[in-house]
Amino acid sequence: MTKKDLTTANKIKETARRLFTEKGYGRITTRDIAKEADVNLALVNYYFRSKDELFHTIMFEVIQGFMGQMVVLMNDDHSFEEKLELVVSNYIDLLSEQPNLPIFMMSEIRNHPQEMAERLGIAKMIREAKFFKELAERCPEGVPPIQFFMNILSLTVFPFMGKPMIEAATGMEQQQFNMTMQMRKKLIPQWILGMLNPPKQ
Amino acid sequence: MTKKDLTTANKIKETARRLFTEKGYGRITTRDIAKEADVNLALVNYYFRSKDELFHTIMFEVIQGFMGQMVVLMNDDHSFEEKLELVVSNYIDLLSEQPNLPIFMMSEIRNHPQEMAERLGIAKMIREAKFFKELAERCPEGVPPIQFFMNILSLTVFPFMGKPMIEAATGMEQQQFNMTMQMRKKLIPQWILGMLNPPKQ
DNA sequence: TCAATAATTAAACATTTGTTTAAATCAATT
DNA sequence: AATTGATTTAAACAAATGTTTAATTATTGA
Repeated sequence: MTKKDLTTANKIKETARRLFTEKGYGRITTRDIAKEADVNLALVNYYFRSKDELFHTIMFEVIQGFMGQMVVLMNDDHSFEEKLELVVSNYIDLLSEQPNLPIFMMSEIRNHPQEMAERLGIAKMIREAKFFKELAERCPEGVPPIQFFMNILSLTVFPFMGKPMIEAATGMEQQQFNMTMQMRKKLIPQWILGMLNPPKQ
Repeated sequence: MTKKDLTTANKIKETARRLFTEKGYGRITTRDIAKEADVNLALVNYYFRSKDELFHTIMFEVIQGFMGQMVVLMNDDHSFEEKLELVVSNYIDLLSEQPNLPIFMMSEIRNHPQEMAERLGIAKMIREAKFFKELAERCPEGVPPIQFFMNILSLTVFPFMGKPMIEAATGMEQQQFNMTMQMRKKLIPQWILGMLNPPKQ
């Protein structure tokens, strides 16, 4: 049940998603995809007109999925603190399974500004989400809410992007890294709340 | 004085560095490099044996530069608080000029584990730096220092990686983004110190 | 069952791309 | 000035790559 729908088209798309997110558009060939998906080369073009279109389809779905989840969580009916924990916990779980997602999104989005522009609708939905407004109300004077939104994303997402580096630098194993990230589910919300209520000096 | 040494070899290397960091290895061709550097195609192979070797040379220098700077700053003779400000401020300035560096490093390092292994020496030097030891001493019980080191890097580096997304999501302009990052030079050290001295509850 | 549509295959095509070659030009030395 | 070596150039080559074609097989619906 990990991957439903084993139609040929889906086999190609899921394989391509994995390969593209692992190595990026430029390092993956249509033959790589066909071979890894165990289908005939021509089927890639048969089901998706071109490598480019296949890539765009995948990028669209990945961004849609990532951002869409965020919007849902940020409009949840729980308290601010609970939503904070929810967002952090949800993305740590998601990225523990798909650690390549952020680098893929960031690096390929840069090459496709127009796709990003189309996603602006979702971006707007994020800014208008309940969580974002509650965050704005709690900001210390003089510090705009975007700073704290950056912080939540930074603390949650960056470690996965820097994972190969961090593992090499610290001698961590895969499992130890995952435990470190699990620990952050509780720590990050605490840290963020601490930032929002800075000690008076 | 921006780019010294306008020998042909250097023109090629600097152009390649820019293009590789912008688009990644797979999306850049030797012809792109030659054309942009305004030199004959064959000169790329004449001065650097192959596209691969050129890339490795550049990746080596980039990682060396990035990590090396960190080691120097983290062994500085100032107080812990000052070193913290120094590291953050230094990297915000560096990345403001070269915002593509982190994605390049992260995405390409993943494809070259052996290069990373060779850099392990530097990683060790980071762990053994004065700053890291002082950080360890200040950690609250039960939270390993790597968590806070992750935080410093996350809060400093991630916004540059997510820049295209953040700009799109917030409608920020280039200049506004830079100002936001400048503001973080003071904020991040405060936030980190706050994390190290959590409010008792 | 049989026609029609969809799916699959092997092969080929046209570019692109990394690399090499061999000749030409330039610079320095004798 | 002549020679030597380094540098540059245009052209070509071979392999890789995205895509298409035409034939074959499988599936569906009447």
